[in-house]
Amino acid sequence: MTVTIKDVSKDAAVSIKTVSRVINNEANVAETTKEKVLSSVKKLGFKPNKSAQSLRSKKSYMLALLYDNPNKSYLADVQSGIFNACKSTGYNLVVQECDYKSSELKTDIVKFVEDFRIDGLIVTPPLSDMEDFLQNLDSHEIEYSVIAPSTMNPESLYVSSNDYEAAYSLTSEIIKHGHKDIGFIKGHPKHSASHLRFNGFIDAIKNNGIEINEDWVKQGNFSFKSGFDAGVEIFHSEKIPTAIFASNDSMAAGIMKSAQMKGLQVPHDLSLAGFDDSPIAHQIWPALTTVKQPVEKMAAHAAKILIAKFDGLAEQTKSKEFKSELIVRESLKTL
Amino acid sequence: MTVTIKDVSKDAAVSIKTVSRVINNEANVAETTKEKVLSSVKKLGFKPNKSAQSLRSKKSYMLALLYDNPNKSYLADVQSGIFNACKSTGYNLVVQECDYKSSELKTDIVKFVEDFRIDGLIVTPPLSDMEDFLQNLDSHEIEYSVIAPSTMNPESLYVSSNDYEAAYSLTSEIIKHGHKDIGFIKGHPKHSASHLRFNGFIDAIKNNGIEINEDWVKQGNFSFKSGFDAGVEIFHSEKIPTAIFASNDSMAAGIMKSAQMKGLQVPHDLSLAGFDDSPIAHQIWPALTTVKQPVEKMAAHAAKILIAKFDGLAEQTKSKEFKSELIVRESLKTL
DNA sequence: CACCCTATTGATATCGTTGTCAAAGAACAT
DNA sequence: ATGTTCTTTGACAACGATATCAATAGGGTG
Repeated sequence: MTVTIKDVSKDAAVSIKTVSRVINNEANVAETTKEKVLSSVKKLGFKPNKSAQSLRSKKSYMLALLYDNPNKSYLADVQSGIFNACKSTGYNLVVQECDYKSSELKTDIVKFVEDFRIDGLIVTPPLSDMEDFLQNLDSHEIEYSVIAPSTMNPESLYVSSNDYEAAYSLTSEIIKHGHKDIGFIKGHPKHSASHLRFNGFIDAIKNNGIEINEDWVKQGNFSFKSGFDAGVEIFHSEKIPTAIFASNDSMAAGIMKSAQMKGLQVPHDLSLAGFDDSPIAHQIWPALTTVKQPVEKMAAHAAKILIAKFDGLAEQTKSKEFKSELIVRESLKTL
Repeated sequence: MTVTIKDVSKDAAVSIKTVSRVINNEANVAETTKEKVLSSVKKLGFKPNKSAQSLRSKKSYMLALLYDNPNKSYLADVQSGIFNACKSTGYNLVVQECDYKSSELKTDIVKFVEDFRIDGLIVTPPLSDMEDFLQNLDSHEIEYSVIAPSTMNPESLYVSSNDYEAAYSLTSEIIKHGHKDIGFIKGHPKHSASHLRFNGFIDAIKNNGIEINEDWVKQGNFSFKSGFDAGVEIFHSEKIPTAIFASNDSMAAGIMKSAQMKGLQVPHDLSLAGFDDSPIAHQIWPALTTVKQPVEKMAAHAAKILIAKFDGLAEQTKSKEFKSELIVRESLKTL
């Protein structure tokens, strides 16, 4: 038998409503009553029935994670972060895979939210870069929190990371190692992170008085294959760079593969740097110099501020920028 | 305004209960009535309120995925499979990370299921290997479906793969390439898959009249590091094998790193094979020869049979073994 | 002491479904 | 024509919480 509020109210000799007040932390309950109720709750092991709460209060206590990201380790980290933030808040997490290229994406998601009465969404790249998608959520009054948005609207809930600064300092690090001939592989053009990373790179290059060789700057899309292809092209050139900075680790791994196939040893013949510190970064040899974003913490914060907003805790509902960490490993050689 | 059953019943000029019958596909509704109701449902865009259904019928329409697996790509694949199976069934997916070593695991999970009124669990390795954990679920009458169980109880719901046969045929493939000096890295001793893979290896070796060199058989735990460590040990030996079969790709990648650090070229000096076809298998160079399990399909089936059981579809509630596929890539050299 | 104000509490309606059970009508056998 | 069974339908209660609003008690004020 499951324990209901009614059982608790009998045990504590108060009304049902008073029990409800206590478990919802409402104001204006006498301290003694509160204690009485709480001890009964504990004694009977009472847990509010989510369906009933949800039905009456029109809240589902469910957050949904929206994703369309081929990077499985990123997804797992995001999920894990949200999971931890949800713990002991009464909210839980539903995951929703989607296709960012689908023409029905907007209506599908609105339908999904309405069908399941989802309280709020957590939006990850590349969906977080789609302004019209987010605007559509706004116009349907759907609450959401964005991870890595392209524009940081102070009204909205988001978490971001300092991609520009991180790319700038990683580039500076490469330069400090004595490199002047540096290639760059851009990320997916639809991700705002791609541009931030590229801009950080360019500015560091310029501020150090170094010339860019356009032949060494290739467009990728964050996939291993795009890195590989970019590598093949670069190594076809007459002169090859001494170092390449790829906008993420998968592409750096692709570069490494194409280098090895060409007989080039990393870091002896070519230095390499990636971004993200995904598992692959230390599962290849030599391990990649890269930038680690606190993905789990970012995701946790995204969930936390969303929940705080639902609970009316304005002071905790603060968007935030997280700092990345430079991780120097063997793939970078000092010239 | 959301549309309720009441609105539909008015529109179709029938009772609320009749609408309920139609949307739940109950028997004994006249065909004409049914059509009338369905057209009203469509016209008004009615969607049953999950919370109300759940409250009244004591079902939550939620499945939970239980995992404690460091393999992020495996998790993502499982999740994606379940997700697809849930689509258009009215069920949705909640993910629950847990710690298989925790002493409170059993009670925590029972509590979780009761708190959220979860209808059923999908259990993944290594939890699926914990007999006492599964028995505890049984004794609490919690429904579940197991991916890769250690014992295949015909009463229970599970999906398995032919790990033994796959390891046998991968080993045969290595032998066909001319190798006789073959090492093996075992997986985590608590995973039943580890033993199946090892047994498949051993039997193929024996049936081909080859001797096992115990120095080349190392205990790993599926992690990159354990593969790396095993490699370091093996390459310390006086004589090294010409090929190594690692029980998963991460460990094979670890071996490869240790080989490269020792100056050994794969596959020139050492052939290598993994298992799982995880992303890393083709993100390193040379790409790994490995075995691909249809993880997504398996997970989808696990969800499907669980849902079929809830819906009383006995004929669709069938446990199943899935076949793996051998993928031969560059890491295997013909002697 | 009468008055008002605030803090605390409870009775009852309500959320949107499904479950129970009885009633009405159709079909068939006697 | 009558009784029996089966199909179809609907009225109403119930699930377990929260919302509304009224009732009561205690405290301060003039």
